[in-house]
Amino acid sequence: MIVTIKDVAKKANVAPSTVSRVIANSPRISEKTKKRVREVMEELGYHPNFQARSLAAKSTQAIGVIMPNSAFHAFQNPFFPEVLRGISTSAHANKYGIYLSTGSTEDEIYNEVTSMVQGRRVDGVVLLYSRVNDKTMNFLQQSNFPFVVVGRPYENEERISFVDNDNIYSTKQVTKHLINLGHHNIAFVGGSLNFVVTIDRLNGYKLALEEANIPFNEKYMVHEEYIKENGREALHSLMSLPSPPTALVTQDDLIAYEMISYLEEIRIRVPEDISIVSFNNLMLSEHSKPPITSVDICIYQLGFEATNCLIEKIKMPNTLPKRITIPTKFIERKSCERKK
Amino acid sequence: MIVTIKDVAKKANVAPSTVSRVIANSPRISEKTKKRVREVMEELGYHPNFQARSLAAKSTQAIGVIMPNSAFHAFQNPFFPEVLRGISTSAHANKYGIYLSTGSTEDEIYNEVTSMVQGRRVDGVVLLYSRVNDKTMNFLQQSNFPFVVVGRPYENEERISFVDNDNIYSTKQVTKHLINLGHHNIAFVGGSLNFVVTIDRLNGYKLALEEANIPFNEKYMVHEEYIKENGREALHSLMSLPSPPTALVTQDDLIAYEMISYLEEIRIRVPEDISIVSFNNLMLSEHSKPPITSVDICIYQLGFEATNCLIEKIKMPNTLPKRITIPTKFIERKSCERKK
DNA sequence: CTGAAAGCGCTTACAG
DNA sequence: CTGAAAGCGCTTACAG
Repeated sequence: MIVTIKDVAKKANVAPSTVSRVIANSPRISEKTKKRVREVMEELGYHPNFQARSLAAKSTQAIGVIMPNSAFHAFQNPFFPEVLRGISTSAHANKYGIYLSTGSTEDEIYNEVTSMVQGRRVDGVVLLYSRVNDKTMNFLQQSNFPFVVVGRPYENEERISFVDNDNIYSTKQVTKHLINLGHHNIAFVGGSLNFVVTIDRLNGYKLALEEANIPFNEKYMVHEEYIKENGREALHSLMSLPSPPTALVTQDDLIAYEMISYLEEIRIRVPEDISIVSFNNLMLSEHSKPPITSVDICIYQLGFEATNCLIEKIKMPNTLPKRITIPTKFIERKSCERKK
Repeated sequence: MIVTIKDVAKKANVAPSTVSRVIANSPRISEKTKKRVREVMEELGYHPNFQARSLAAKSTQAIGVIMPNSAFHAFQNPFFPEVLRGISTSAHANKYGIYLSTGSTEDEIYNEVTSMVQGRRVDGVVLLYSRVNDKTMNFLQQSNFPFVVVGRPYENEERISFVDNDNIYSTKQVTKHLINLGHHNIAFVGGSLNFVVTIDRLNGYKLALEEANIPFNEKYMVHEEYIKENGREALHSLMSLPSPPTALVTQDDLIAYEMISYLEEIRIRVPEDISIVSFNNLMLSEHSKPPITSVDICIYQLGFEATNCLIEKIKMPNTLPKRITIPTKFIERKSCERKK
């Protein structure tokens, strides 16, 4: 019932190997033969079997995409579909399929990745996050399997290909923007220090403070874990500090959005009473009240470039690791104001 | 370099077939042998090769997930990651992997699906949308390949397994809610009639009007295509009608959200001047101003049940088609008010 | 330019 | 309870 290369071969009066070469469009086969074989393939409704091809050719034509566990990027965060859109554009242009791994704990992710890699389900992997001491990343590196990271690796930066924004620089700029508006009490909201992106942004934030001779205040750091549990509470205690912040740098528009709604509850107005800058430039930031000033990190590009880079690496395993930096765009809207 | 079943067999002093049976945990192998073989597998770092297994066993242990083209569900819509979370929970519990198809046009989707199915990349497919006369769905049905639809099929309902909400009923309820608040001029915003979900919701909306003896007004229908192009324009002309609506039923919280922001621009207040009910109950509806009254369609459940159903079908191909209806929850917030 | 043959790493009747 | 053998549907040196 299933049409194989043999059926095509028989009908076209050639050897199976010839059919195989026609599929691969080998230049060693005459156009005449190609034409005949292709006609028969059409006629018989032949479709190559991926498993068989993979097994024989030792290539799966699929890439694995590893999502961070849901605890991190809340699953309702549009970052994910957007980065995936970039990934799939590149993958399809190169005729690769996408195999998705969505473990919900670190261990689950690790197991999925090892089985994916060692079971040869994919030819390469794009890791959609970078965390401190991540055993999944270590595994990929040690097994010398083609992979690329969206984000900056915590260790061995020079030996791993990755695609990232310059998070230190852009957070520094954003913080400076607030400082230039006269703010001194600036809080940093929403990062788990397990993720390199948080570390980088925090460092950018600190650098800006330093340059302006503003001392760094531990109390002005609100951790993501805490927000997830009880964002309202987290914000309220931040605003009850003896000298509450007059500006916020938040890691993500979704968090900024949530914060704005809690601030409103306690009659603190944005931007009149407190300014906010954020990251990601999601669609909602434009329609939010007030519209959120945000750093566009070009999510689509991150995914697209990462995949291009991975596929290049799959095709030429000896390519040297490289770092691709995607520029950010500062989108000024209405959530910041000069300090009164 | 790659450890195969043969290496394990040799080292454990058994036949490759025995190793294979140990992997499958066949009851016909003695515990003693299993133990020894497993030890050797561990020692050698053996991992079964998926392609080889698939080829021999004619099962891939992967399901294909077909996204709607991006034009429809805007890619920033959290519907997608949420449904995927449900899918992956079920898939992983059953030890299936997820193969993602994300074509950007109907034809691309169709090609990806045919190649996925005929090339045996997956054992079954979950289709994340249902449109009128969809050739992808027709193909799946005709090729008698296991698949399940999230949404209601346009044709052959009795022959296709699908998981859906009762969209007619829930839209009727929601519209009635507005009618009970005294609204007569109710607009329906944001659906392409190519999608069955829109057809159903529109019918629910019409049913409610009918029961209340309110004539249906074509002018009160705003099409999705139009919104995508220029949502602001679309809304403005709706509100410039001789008798503008005093209430809106929108297809999606994201659209509702956008509409609220345009309404504000022209000084129309929600809910004082116009009431809005919407669907999906995204996270943002809670923090929106005003918080949006929305129908929770249980996106996660839709994905989860669909995948369970598909896997059941893969395992027992003769299971009869079934329809699973996921109940909706009406979440009342602050976007509706009694007509003045 | 084309073919015969071996092999990719598994599974699964069949036989004992 | 275990093994020998055939086969899944391809690719790819090798030979001509």
